[in-house]
Amino acid sequence: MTEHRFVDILRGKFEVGHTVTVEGWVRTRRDSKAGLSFIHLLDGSCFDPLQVVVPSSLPGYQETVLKISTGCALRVEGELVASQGQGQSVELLAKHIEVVGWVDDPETYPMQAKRHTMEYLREVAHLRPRTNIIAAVTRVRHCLAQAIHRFFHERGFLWIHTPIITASDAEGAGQMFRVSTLDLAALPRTEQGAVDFSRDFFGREAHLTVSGQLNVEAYCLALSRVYTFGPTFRAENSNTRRHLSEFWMVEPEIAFADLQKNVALAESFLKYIFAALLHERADDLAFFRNHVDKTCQERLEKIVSSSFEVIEYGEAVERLLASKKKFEFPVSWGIDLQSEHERYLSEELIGGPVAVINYPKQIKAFYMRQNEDGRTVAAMDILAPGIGEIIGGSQREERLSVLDARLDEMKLPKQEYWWYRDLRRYGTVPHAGFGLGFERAIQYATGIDNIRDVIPFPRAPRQADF
RNA sequence: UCCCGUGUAGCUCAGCCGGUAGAGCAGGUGGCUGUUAACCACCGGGUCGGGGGUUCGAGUCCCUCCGCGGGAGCCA
Repeated sequence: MTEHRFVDILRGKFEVGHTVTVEGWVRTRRDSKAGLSFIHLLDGSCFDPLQVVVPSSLPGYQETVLKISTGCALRVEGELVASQGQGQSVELLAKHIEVVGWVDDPETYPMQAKRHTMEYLREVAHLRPRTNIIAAVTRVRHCLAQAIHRFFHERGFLWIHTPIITASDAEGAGQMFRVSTLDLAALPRTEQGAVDFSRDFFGREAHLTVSGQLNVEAYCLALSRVYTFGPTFRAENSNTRRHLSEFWMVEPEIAFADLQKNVALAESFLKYIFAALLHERADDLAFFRNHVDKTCQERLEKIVSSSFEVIEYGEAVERLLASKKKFEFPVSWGIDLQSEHERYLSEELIGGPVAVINYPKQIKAFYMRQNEDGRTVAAMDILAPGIGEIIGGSQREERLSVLDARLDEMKLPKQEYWWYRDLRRYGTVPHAGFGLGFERAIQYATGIDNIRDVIPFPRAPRQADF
């Protein structure tokens, strides 16, 4: 592994005249019979390639250099020189080239130095990180992940590794994947003929988690400021550009806090991570701005620079009605806002990010705190121009009697929630939190249409080949 | 899961009213050039997603299955 990374070379960390050794993969080779070959090499450390100039006088030029094709892995030792051409300030004048890995058959190498469709790239997910777009997404993803951890760490939040496997099937957020070691061809049965899960690995039914929230609440009510950031699973047969079967979610939870503090946290959180991205990945964002979505950068700048408005759900409904705008789904108090409503609110009526709070309780989850009016809960959705809902959260119901009444009302099995209810019996406090779909945040930041292109190896119905 | 669309060369696509296939890029060879997705010429490359049907004849029409994409629902 070389210490001479392209990001450092191209930023001028090493002076012209220095001898460096670089390692990377070939994007293109162009030959000049005037006695030169140009090789664009990528090492992933930044968006731009390093141009390697190979004089035909280099030993092995005919037999080796002229056979180098897109995708070959090279180690090149040479001298940094000022570029005589356009497009780069420095380039590497090769003194020695070693082909570390050849491409078997250049004609059928799946990654050509040209534009591919995103659909095709998904079929070669093991090679697509060699493209500009997926490499850029990967760096953006990393940058945002680091910024998320940094944001919370700087504010004294503890990262809680909530379990991936959950014994509860009552989290109520969609279809779950079953975790089992039972022999599917010979399932143990109870006397009544049902599958006998007491003989399964955990002695009961188990699934992959659909949310870390319930578990993280337990840690919140001891350590005050906590968050989860990890994979989450949904077995819904939904085939859209916004859904994955396996995705990552960020879920902070704060104790001694109400909905207002939750909104404030969400606002500073989004501003922090997007500011970090604007600052650290200007090269990749420029690519997305120029080739994917003209508006993605200004969207981020808008979030960072504008203060979030907060409006009541009831007021949002009234303003939507007063707008006289024709929606596909008509608006009335009690409906869940559709994506078209959310976007109209933030884009037209507010003209910026907005937190809509206090939704009707019948369209929200059981754990959300009931308001004094008896018909709304302390929920919040952060709506952003260009995408709609980017964050959803709530103040949690901390009063056991109210929580129990809600569980009964929604016909949920109270005994399944015994430990969650315990938290309300032993030193309960007002607390709140929210969830951010990590991939959706990346989509928002990059303008990439399909969520399958912002995660390294997407899992979706009938899609787990890699 | 439902609705719509789509599947032709390694990739991106064209292929009319049914008459057994074409371009650009990629690859090979040669030419040319401090080149930037280089350019020019030539060459090789296809079981037209699978199965069935109609027809003298199907890439083309019909049925069916599969894959993929978009939308809806569900949601993050």
